[in-house]
Amino acid sequence: MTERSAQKQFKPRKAPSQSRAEETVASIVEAAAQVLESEGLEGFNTNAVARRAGVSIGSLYQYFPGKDALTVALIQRETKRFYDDMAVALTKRGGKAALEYLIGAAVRQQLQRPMLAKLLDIEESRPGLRGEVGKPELENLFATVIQRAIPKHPHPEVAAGDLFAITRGMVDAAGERGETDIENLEHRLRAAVFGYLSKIGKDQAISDRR
Amino acid sequence: MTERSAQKQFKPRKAPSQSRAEETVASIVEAAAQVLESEGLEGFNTNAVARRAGVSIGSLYQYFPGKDALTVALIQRETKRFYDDMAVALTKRGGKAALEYLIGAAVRQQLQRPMLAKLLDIEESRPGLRGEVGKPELENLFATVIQRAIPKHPHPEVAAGDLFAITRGMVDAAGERGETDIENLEHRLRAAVFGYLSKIGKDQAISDRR
Amino acid sequence: MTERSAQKQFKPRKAPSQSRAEETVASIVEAAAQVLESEGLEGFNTNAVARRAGVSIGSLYQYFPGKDALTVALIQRETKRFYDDMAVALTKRGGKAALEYLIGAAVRQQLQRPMLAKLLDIEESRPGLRGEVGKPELENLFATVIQRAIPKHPHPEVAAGDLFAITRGMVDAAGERGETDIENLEHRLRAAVFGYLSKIGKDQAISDRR
Amino acid sequence: MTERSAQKQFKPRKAPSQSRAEETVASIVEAAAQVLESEGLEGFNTNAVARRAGVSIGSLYQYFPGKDALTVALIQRETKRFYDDMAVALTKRGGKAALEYLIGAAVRQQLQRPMLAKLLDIEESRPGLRGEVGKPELENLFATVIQRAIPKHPHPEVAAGDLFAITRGMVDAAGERGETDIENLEHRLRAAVFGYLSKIGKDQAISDRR
DNA sequence: CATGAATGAGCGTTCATTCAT
DNA sequence: AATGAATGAACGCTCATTCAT
Repeated sequence: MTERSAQKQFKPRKAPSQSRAEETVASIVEAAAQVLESEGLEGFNTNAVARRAGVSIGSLYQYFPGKDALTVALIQRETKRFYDDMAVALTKRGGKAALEYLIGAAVRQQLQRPMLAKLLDIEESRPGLRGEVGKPELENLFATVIQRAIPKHPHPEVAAGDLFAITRGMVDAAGERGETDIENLEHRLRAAVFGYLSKIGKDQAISDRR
Repeated sequence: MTERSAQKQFKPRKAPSQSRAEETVASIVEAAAQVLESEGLEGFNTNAVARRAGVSIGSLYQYFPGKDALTVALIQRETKRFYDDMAVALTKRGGKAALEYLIGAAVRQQLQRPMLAKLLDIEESRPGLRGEVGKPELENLFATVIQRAIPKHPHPEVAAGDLFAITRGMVDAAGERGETDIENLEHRLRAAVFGYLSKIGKDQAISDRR
Repeated sequence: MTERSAQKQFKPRKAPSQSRAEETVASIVEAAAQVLESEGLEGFNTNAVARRAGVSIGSLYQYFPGKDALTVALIQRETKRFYDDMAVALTKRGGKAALEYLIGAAVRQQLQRPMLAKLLDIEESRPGLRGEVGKPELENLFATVIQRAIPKHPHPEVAAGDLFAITRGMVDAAGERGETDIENLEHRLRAAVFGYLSKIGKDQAISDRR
Repeated sequence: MTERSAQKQFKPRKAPSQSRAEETVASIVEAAAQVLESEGLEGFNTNAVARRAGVSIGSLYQYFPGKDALTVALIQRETKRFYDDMAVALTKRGGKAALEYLIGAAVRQQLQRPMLAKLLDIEESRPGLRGEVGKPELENLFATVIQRAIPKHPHPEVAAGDLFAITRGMVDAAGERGETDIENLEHRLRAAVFGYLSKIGKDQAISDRR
């Protein structure tokens, strides 16, 4: 049986109507982030999260139908930051400036909580969590940014995916190595991103001509 | 040292003296690869590996002192393929040809077993497994390749790390998306690698001149 | 310290805050005693204890961080009885009466649960459990009793240790043989204890005079 | 099911007719002693014994039908030493001299291999091993020694049991404490033994007259 | 006979989840 | 609602024992 029939929900159990409940939910999600950051995947369990949040395990299950729902909520919280960054980026004048802004944002976030981003990347790719997080929308938005930066790019959504992957790869590796020099990492990341775009632009143009 | 001193060993427990044993060891490692590929990290447990290998759980523990040792053995088996590829790459005439060969090799391997590579990347970075796998040596060797490709590059080892990260990022993402078009992926990866190198070369040169 | 630093705790995991929990803890310890008594060391495993206590294995581990902690708890429960007996003994007028009271108490306890005492003696001496039980304090208190009984005894703490050993030896052997005649055993034990003291007193005095 | 129906044998599987086999058996038993002494009950397993003996686990099972049989063999080997000591003791002129000789022998043996004696005592009392070792005969012989020392003693076999228990208790405790002063231990043991006998003799005589 | 690879029942322990209070 | 005691499936691992070579 690879497919469980009684599909667990990933949505929070209730739309918290009272602000108290909202606070509780937020504190649980933040606790999840802290546990993940400080204890790693190994120490990421519901009891630890509840303890860190200062609520009972029962309360945690009042708001989240299961561990995965909590994970999804955390992923979405972190994803939202990218959304926000993206929104800011889209206010920038030039496309290049927008991209540079995003690179800076990614680096800053990563170096703040090095483990968190990486572990969420891992969780994100768990089969069964796939599709529960709004990655596609994010990439679409990112594709828009790219289209502005390189208007004639033939496949902006592919480029968006690649640049995501490149950024994630470099930034996670930096976190793992314990890099702290933001300037330097940002510099290299710019090289990777704009280097990729410059090459892809030309080549793809050529390959399309075929 | 805050780690526990009486660490479990990661080395295989015994050098199998009978040929039957060698087969058993190999079949266990291969079973580990298959379980990881098909069931993911969640289903990667020693009982499942033993079952898939067609041996008893006791046999598994006769050759591996613990689950982590098995993981390390699998990582090393996969790492060896890179070593071999690297060795071939170093026979290539030009540095660029060497790099291109490696890119091709990475893509081919990845698309054969998409999950495996990614999950091993994850495991590799588990605290407690760190340092048990000869990543540094691999990167040093890779730095040599880069030095040949871009002789005047100021920090080949940094570039090696970044290119590793870029490749891993793109190739894992491709696996996750279920990409199967080797040509296309290879093409984009070349763009990323050579794009990065072209930009980094110049910028760093400039920044060094300061 | 050659012992592993990240030692399992032997202290109960949590102070049970609800009265239901207190009962559970007590029932687990009592179940441990029963299992040890009826199944011996061989059958003394956490699952059997949980089953006998009528609780799940999870509950057992909620209160005891490991099997050893449970063993220690049981040892301490039994040790406390000696403490209490000792306290009563110290209220007796004469030292000899105190000693006789203790002998009687030891015999009575032993013949109630013959195996338990013996098996706990064994566990008590397991390296790794050593020092987790307050044996020294017990012997100190006992030394006080002896000092009252034989004021001029030169090494009361040595005598205390010897009398402990003698009592334990005789009483365990009696349990093993299935003796049930309390009177008779008590009689022989008195002979051993007072016989030892009478001889030791004189000899040691002489050897000290040297 | 407390009684296993297919009763394991405790006798060595075959009377070793060739001297090579005899040596193998002896080396296995000695290895068992060494493992028990150095690793404790926890480390006492058949594989460890075979390894220490320098034979294969298969060979061990060729000569001993099971672990318990090995344990019994070791117990009997150690018991034989007492037999021999007893035989020597019986050549002594006076009964008191015989007893003193035995006390000395017990102390010397114990302090040579402190753990061994204690752990064997423990194993000896395992239900299922009971009666497989010739304890009664040993105590009968010992009773003879006592009868010589205290001719008018009313219950020499009871006294024999008690003195065994006393000696074992004191000597094991000494081993546990790491005592090394043979003289001192022997002195206290003599006090215990002769103290017990002096008191028991009189009291029992009186109680018998009733 | 000797070897040692192989077996698998069984143990200690964890942790997601439920539910009586 | 909130609590936290209770549950139990499932995992990592050991070791007595067997059996093909």
